[in-house]
Amino acid sequence: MPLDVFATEMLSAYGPQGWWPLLAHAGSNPTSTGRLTGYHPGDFTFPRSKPQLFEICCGAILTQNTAWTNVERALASLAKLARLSARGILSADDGTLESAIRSSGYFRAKARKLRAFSRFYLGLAGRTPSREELLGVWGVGPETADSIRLYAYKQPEMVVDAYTIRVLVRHGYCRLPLNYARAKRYCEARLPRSVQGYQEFHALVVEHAKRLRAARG
DNA sequence: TTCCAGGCAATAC
DNA sequence: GTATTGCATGGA
Repeated sequence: MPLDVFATEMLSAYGPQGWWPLLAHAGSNPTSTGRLTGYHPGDFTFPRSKPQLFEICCGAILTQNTAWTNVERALASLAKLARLSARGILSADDGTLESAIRSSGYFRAKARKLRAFSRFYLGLAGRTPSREELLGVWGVGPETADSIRLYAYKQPEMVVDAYTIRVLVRHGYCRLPLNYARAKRYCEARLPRSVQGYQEFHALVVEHAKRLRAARG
């Protein structure tokens, strides 16, 4: 079936995914009990503030090759230390920053990446960065740049990840070897150019791939 | 215990 | 351009 139909079917099967997850924010999950449940299905109004925008950027870096549950802990730890901001990260000493994000893995490299991004972010002075600018930041590759563009800055930028590649190949849309640029072009050429559509598609692909894996064991 | 998770940079061809 | 390796935690 065409890719846009596949997207519609995933939406029917799994429902809206509510990406990008954010730490508990005012008015959300009032009955939440301890676990961080920052998804907001069907609500595309986030981020609603600069701190939330910056949190998404940090999450995009921290989740590189890492399970989101480990990232949640790191973000919550940074927030608790009042370090989940560009100035907070840049003014923290190495030990503080590294121990705060320890749970997200590769913590020394990621601490360096958060600092590099924070410097870049302050230099933007609120402006939306281009994809090329983001790719010029140490520690920001194609997926991280696109995630930041799509979810933090709401630019119509398709995000591809390991799951997307697997799903496109498994369902016969593409053949290996399938690199990032080709997968991105393939999807963008077949889906309506829309921020909400791109956000939902990427999140649904991840959900779909996780279910496939679970079903296979 | 092994395998994997919402990558990226450095290096070597 | 493609292939390989180091980076590191926590859950299944």
